Amino acid sequence: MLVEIDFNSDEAIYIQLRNQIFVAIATSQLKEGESLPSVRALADKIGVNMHTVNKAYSTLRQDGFLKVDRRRGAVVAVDIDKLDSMAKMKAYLRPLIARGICKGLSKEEVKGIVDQLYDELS
Amino acid sequence: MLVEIDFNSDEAIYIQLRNQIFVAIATSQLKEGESLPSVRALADKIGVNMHTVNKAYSTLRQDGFLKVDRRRGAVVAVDIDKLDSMAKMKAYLRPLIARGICKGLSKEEVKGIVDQLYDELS
DNA sequence: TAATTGTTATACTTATGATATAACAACTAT
DNA sequence: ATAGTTGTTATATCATAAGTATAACAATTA
Repeated sequence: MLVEIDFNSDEAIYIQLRNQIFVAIATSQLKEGESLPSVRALADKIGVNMHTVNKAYSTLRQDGFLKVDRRRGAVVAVDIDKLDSMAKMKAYLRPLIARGICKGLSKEEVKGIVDQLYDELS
Repeated sequence: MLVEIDFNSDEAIYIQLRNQIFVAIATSQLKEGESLPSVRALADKIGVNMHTVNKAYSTLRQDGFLKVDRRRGAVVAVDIDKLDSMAKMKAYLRPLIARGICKGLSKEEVKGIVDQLYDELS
């Protein structure tokens, strides 16, 4: 699992890290039941503080992407709640779609991008 | 144009304001060429500081949604750059789609939500 | 026993969001 | 001409969040 942090980004490090773990799980680079690097190991690898990685792991656990097994560390364990996931997706998407409509993007163009991303990410 | 700010939200006030202006423009509650309330008037209306509204207006101007006419104040003027808008949409969408894939959302389900939002917002 | 796991606690620095005045040039209305 | 309003800029202050730095804990592993 490769990690690339942009320290000049306006996005928080733990958010960048979380997003890349999203991608890794989606693309099966990280598979269900697989262990993630320890917070200390990953922090050392990407050159940030342990707590920054721990924050990413904690939010991922809280949002149902990881579980902590005392003997195996942080393990990929995706909790599926379709209705909740659909509701969250819609809430996250609303301002983005509104922005796109303002900029003249058609429904078909946006759905084309969704197609592209599904191809790239699964 | 109605504005609703949630002061307990984790989203910054100027971001909430910006998102609602996105929606207002998309739904033609705010039409091309139409003037927005002055920063002071809107700040007073929703009970926040002038600079908070100014920050929302500034980012909207910088992102090509408003222009400033000295005699008419902030005016809706959407700058259309299809390629740039598509690229930004894709960049914003990537982590969301990755998250959705992890949670088992199908391509069709996500595109269904896009359809719903286009119906609601245009 | 020694080392590693996630986690928690405390403390510090830095960056950002929000507020508070104040002022400026450009424009509008009286 | 005067007074008021426009977006904008400049400072300053406060609160919160992000990130760093040590340290410690119970549970597990080698």
